[in-house]
Amino acid sequence: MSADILHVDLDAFYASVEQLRNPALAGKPVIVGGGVVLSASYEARRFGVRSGMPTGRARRMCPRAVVVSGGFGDYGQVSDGVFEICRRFTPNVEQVSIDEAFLGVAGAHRLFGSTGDIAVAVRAAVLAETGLTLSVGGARTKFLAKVASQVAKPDGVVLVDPASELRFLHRLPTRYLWGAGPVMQAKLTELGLETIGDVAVASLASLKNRLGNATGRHLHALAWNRDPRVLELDRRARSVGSQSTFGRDVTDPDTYRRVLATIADRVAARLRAKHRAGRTITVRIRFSDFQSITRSTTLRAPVATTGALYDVSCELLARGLAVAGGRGVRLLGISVSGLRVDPHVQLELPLPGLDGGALRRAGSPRELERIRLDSNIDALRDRFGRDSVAHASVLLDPRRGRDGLSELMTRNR
DNA sequence: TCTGGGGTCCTAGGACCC
DNA sequence: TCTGGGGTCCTAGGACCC
Repeated sequence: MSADILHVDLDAFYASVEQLRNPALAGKPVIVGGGVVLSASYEARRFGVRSGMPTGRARRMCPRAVVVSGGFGDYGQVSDGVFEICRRFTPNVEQVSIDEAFLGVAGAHRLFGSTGDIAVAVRAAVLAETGLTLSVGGARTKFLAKVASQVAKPDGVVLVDPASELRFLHRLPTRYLWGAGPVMQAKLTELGLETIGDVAVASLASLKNRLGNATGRHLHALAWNRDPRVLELDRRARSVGSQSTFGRDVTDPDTYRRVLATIADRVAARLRAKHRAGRTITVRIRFSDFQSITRSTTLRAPVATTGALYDVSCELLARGLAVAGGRGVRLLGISVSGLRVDPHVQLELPLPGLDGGALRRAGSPRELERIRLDSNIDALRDRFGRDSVAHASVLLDPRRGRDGLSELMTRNR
């Protein structure tokens, strides 16, 4: 087998996009983030800034950094453009996240040359057409291709020849083991294992004993570059969820319900947009001491309406709050899994009597959040058939506040 | 220093069925 | 009257990734 898998990974993606958009940021430390760092330019990383770090701490480490709040950019579109370029070289593209993908290039050699030629050509095309730099790793397995792209960062290429892959892999520290995070790293350290080579020669029994059966076996196999995973070209989401963190402790039931309604609506709308409905509903609660719990239930039939999701979530929330013990709530989330295709008609109805001015007059941003609820559903059913319309969308009149919400909820049932 | 939001996968125990 | 084992589904928690 030859090294026919490429892993392509955009360097400091969000930060790079911001630097491209605003040339004044080029060459400067840039941090994209809200509460935590989502992406840091390499100029900022030199000061120790890392993604996931609280933004406040990052600012202290790198006071000159420009902090941009993320989420407003067209990151998704930029990313789509990059992977479209990749598809010109091979149709076998498995997008893993917004900034990385695996490319299967076994069938592309006649047109585009060796794996190395393809890596170079992809990088050149992406740079020329988007201005973004990309690191590329090439190897025989997905795992090793991923490791190679991490070694290549930033802005490089590393190809691992099948004949020398263990020599390459075994000298690397264990933090390159994809799938072993902070908890596993600590356990590996306790076992005295510092490099991937150490893990490879460690006894399987001791790894299983310390890390658990599955994880022990998995990491041991990876250390020998045994990775049977193949490219998955048609991945479908297994769950859809949304969550929201409060900047403060919340103990007031009205706020819970309002936030839960907003989240339920967001999740339901995204389910409908994907033509999916789900049976298992999970509510996540994080308390003021950062403990997280979940409460879940599995319904007989899948749901995708705001109203149904909201009702179930309220019950689950109540069960979860039973263990609050006086603690405030810092986060609420809803996730829906057990997804299946939902064949119902999907419609977005126009705003009922609300123009932009009315929305502005409505005041607080919270009230402006869209609350989509079933309405006029009987009219839709007349038109499309009783069984083909399960949900539609309207916007809650924000001037009616919670009263309007509960009224529509009732009608929705 | 005080911790976002979107996900995936695994584990373990219990219920239930055959 | 007391008993087995396998399979599946559900719930809750946790590790991990970007």
